[in-house]
Amino acid sequence: MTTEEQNTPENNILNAAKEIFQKKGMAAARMQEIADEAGINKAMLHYYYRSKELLFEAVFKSAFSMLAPQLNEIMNADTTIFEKIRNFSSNYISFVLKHPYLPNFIIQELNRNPEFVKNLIAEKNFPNISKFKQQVNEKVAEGVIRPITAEQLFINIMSLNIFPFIGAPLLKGFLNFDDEAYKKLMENRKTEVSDFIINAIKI
Amino acid sequence: MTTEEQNTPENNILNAAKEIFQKKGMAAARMQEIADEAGINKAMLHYYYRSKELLFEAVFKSAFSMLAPQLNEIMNADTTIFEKIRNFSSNYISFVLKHPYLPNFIIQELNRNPEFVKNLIAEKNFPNISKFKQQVNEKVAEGVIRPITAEQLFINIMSLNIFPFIGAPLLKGFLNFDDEAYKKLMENRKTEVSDFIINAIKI
DNA sequence: ACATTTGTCAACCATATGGTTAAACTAAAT
DNA sequence: ATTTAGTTTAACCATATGGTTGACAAATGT
Repeated sequence: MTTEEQNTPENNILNAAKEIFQKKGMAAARMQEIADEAGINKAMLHYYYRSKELLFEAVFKSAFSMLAPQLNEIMNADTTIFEKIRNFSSNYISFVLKHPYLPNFIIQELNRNPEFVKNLIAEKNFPNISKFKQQVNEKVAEGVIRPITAEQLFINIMSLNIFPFIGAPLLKGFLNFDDEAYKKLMENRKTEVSDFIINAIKI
Repeated sequence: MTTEEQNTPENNILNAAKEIFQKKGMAAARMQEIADEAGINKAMLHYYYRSKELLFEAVFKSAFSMLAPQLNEIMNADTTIFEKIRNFSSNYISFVLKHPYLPNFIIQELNRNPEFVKNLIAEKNFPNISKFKQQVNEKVAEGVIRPITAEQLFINIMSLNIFPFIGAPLLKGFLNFDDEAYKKLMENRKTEVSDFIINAIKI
């Protein structure tokens, strides 16, 4: 494997903390529970990551860095907007089906602590959408796609891909779907979402 | 006013609890803080609502019942699908601009406790989308709109309207928008969203 | 072989927190 | 005026929780 997933105590703790923090959120997570999950003494958590706050930050940044680069890569790739929309929808949905707690975790904690986003922006690899913006504006000017601002289109792409996971419990209720049926629906969305978006903008 | 917003201690407590619970979530909210917000002694909370859990449930149901009937009304109205999409987008966005913590609160707590949705389904006024489903199927059969399942369309409508609020901190970061600019963007979405959806499905 | 650093743990600590209690206050009912 | 029921409060309680400590073991260096 290229990314070294080493078996250090730090990593062991981080994985356990991810599990618990992502399921329960910062406030409801318990240090003891994380220690149990990692199979170590509670004091070890403080030995390796001083405080709950710092452990949380490590988890959050690690989680964010799993998602952000994907977005960045796709948005800055040398492909048409249509391909970008198709790639992102397909990749993102595949990825989140494997990590179902991730988007909700990030969104949730960012709402709890909105200033934290400034922290993330400073990091390298923070998604930059300027190329995407330029492309959208060009295509609108050329009359290839309907008039829409790049920002609105971007929000639409994100919404259609992310919300179905975050709002899953609610949507399952509204649609009266069980987990199995809902998962199939998500599989279909890998292509349905991009078709929908492209139909909306293509002239 | 038609809806009696009485000044009873119960209501006073409920409003204070809404404020705190919606901002911080169940786990991070403190009973003392709610008491302070309501300007009363902490024991009063337990006098009127036995426990934190029960107070939380009262807040949650009250919050949910502010949103659900709107959806229900619009979806079951005697209007075309296009009108439903326009009405919902416009009404929902207007409403949430006034109650910015609501959607995140509901989504968040439903994720924390997915079985709770069963509780809600039992309540009267739980949104029923059968009429909407039937309409979509008809229009697809008539060739008025592109082939799409009612479920996927429903998810898309919900996603495009709700996510921009829940994901606001993240989206503000990506777009590099301040609160003011973002709010204007949301105002524009009252019509942009429905145009987008209708373009996507209309043949 | 010895000393030093690093890692691990059980026990402990201070504080925060949800919840209780018993007494006091209020206002209507008798 | 006295009783009664409902309301409000300060003080208190038990427990949970993040964090610390001091002893001890395992590496690591010399």
